[in-house]
Parts: sequence; structure tokens; C-alpha cells
Amino acid sequence: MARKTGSHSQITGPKVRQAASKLFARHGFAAVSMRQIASEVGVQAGALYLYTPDKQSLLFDLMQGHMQDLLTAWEAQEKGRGPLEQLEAFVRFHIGFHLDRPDAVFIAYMELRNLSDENFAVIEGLRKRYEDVLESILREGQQAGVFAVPDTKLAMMALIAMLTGVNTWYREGGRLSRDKVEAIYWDMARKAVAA
Amino acid sequence: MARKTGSHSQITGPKVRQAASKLFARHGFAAVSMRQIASEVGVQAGALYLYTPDKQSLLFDLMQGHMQDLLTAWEAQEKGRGPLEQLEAFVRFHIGFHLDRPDAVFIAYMELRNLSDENFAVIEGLRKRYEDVLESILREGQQAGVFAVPDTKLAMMALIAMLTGVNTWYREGGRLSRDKVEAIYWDMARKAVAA
DNA sequence: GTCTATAAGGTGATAGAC
DNA sequence: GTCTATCACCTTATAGAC
Repeated sequence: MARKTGSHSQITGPKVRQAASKLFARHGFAAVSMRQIASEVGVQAGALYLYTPDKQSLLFDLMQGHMQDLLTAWEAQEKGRGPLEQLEAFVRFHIGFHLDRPDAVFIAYMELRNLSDENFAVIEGLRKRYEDVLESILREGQQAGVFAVPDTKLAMMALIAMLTGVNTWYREGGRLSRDKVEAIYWDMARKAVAA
Repeated sequence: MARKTGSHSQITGPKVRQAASKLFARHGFAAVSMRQIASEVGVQAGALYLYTPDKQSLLFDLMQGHMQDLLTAWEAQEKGRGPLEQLEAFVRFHIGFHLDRPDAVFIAYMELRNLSDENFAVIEGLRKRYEDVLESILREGQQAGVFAVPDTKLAMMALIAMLTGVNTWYREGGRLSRDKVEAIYWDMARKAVAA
């Protein structure tokens, strides 16, 4: 049988991040105390500092991990050949990836202002890399005459805002399946930038 | 000459709301203390309680005022006759109104989770009334055969997210004028829902 | 109308026992 | 690896002086 007190470093570490993610998403970084996180994990507050140097690092690790997962997942994605196929792949990928991890997405969008200056710069760099993926697709399609976007940066911003917005209203088991939602958004995105 | 201590109730009240709006938008409701707000206004913390019963009410009044301004401004707006003219009016109105008050918009979107349950219900009701404006335009256009939106609720959500997203990147005096931005977004919105 | 002082309690982070 | 105890400080909100 297990001891009441013992070695759990390989279990407690992930549990700390998971608890922080859940609580930061629900109540916001500033409103959550280290004691609340510890209570969710099932340890005392002091024990958290074995897994993070401070609260700020906990937030940064969560956000950096999320952005890196996003970029890695896109790179591993099957992409079509032409701009139209690539845009469809991006739209479906973005919606699916974001719906899979609502807490991480919420934190990544809401807690930027609670990052230290240095940490903010890192996260912004990763975000820019992701935005460049979509902007490149749009630029390529524009040059090929498949899209008619007078400004690729604006079109990129408009599409990303539209797609990420799904997270604010979609509920699993609701009126529409994920696939149906992806199809409807792909239809709107396609038409919005069509030549 | 003015006394150091005197009667300023008609000046201090608005200053408190303005300071709170600025600080909540920059740092978040939970991260801002009553002492910080007082310091921004130029009074001591205790004096704030002459103008608000508590911190929660300060947040609620800001958000409720913003949502009521939004609905009032839309009702005072010139609208076109057909669905297409009405959609153009909505797109341009939404972008313009939101760019005019970035702090209030930021708070309205970011601080919902810091409202008490009762206050949240009130704000959600006002938000729903605004969403209904756009959904009605889309439904009317769908029935008239001007729009092709398989689901008016989804199209409404997609368009509002897209339009509100302008606030995240637009900077006064930047590369594009407000009117140019409105024109480009109107072009994308129109095409996205076009028949 | 605003101030100072204070109540009652929460905060992030660390030290040392086990 | 985790706990308890603690430090120094900040929090919202109120009472009473001016």
C-alpha cells in the first residue's frame, strides 16, 4: 500500500499545471491564489514551489506550452496543395485544436497582460509565428488569383478572430456537431476571401 | 483659490469611474486595488466608498453603462431599408463604436467572470439584445434570398467575433484609416454571408 | 467630502521539521 | 516530497475626526 507521504514528483508536477490551468481559466490568474491551486492538487501551498519557482512562471509555462503545442500540431498536419485546400485545412485545424483545449485557449487570450515583459515577448513571438502561417496561405492565394484580399494582414486577423470565436459559444453535445460547425465556418471563411 | 479639502462630488464621481475603467482595462479587475484607483483619482481609498458601495458595483456599473450606450447608439443610428444596407450599417457602426471606447470594450469582454451571478445575468441580457439585432438582419436577408446563411446564430457569432477583433490590433494613426478598415471588413462580411 | 486609522483576513514565498 | 509555521505585506471595507 502507498504511504500517505512519499515521492510523487512525476505525478504532482502535471497535476499542478492542470489545476492551475483549470483555475486560471475559470477565475483569472490574478484572482487565483497559490493556496487555491494547492488545495485543488491536494497538497499544501509550500509544496507547489518544488514544481515552479513562482506564480508567474506557472502562467508562462502554461502559455508557452500551449503555443508550442499549437505550432507543432500544425506542422504535423496534412495540408492540401493549393491555397484553397490549405485554407480549408487551416480552418478545420484551428477550430478543432482550439475546441479540444478550451482552458488553455482562454488563458492564452486573457492573461497576456499578466505576463512579465520578457515572458510577454516570448509568447507574442510564438503567436506571430502562428499568424504568419495563415497570412502566407492568404498571400499565396492572392498571388494565384484564387483569393481577393486587399490586405492579407487584415484578412488574417479577421479570420483568426472569427474562428477563435467558436470557443465562446460551442458546447459539446449541443445543437451542432463539431464537423457541422467546421463546415459552416469553412463556408463563410472561403466566401469571405474568395476572388 | 481652491481649498485642499472641499466639495467635489460632481467631479470626483466621474473621475472614479474613468480611473477604474482605465486601470481595469490595463491590468484586470482582480489585479487592481481600491488604493490604486484612489491614487489615480487623487484621493485616499476611503473616499471611493462615497461613490460606489463596493468594488463589484464599480465593475458592474462600468459594464452596464457600456452595454446600454451600445444599444442606445444603435437605436439612434441611420439604417438602410434592405438587409444588405442594414448589414453595412451594422458593420460600420460596430467597428466605429468599439474603436471609440477600447477600454470599456476590453472590460466588457474580459471581466464577465468577475461579475456576481446576478450582475452577470443582467449583462448577458443586454449582450443578447445586441446580438439579436444582427441575427434579425441576417434572418431577414436569408428569407429575402439576399444572404445564404445555413445557420443565422452561427453567422451572427462569426461576424461579431470578426468585427470585435479589430480592437485587438487597430491603432490610431496606423497604416490604415478607420474608414478603410471599415470598408475592408464590410467587404469580407458581405461576401461571407452572400447568396 | 475627504482624511487617517484600523479591523479582519488574504497574499506570495521561504525555513526547517519530518 | 510534503508539512507546518512564519515573514512582510497587501486586501476590502468601515469608523470617526475634521
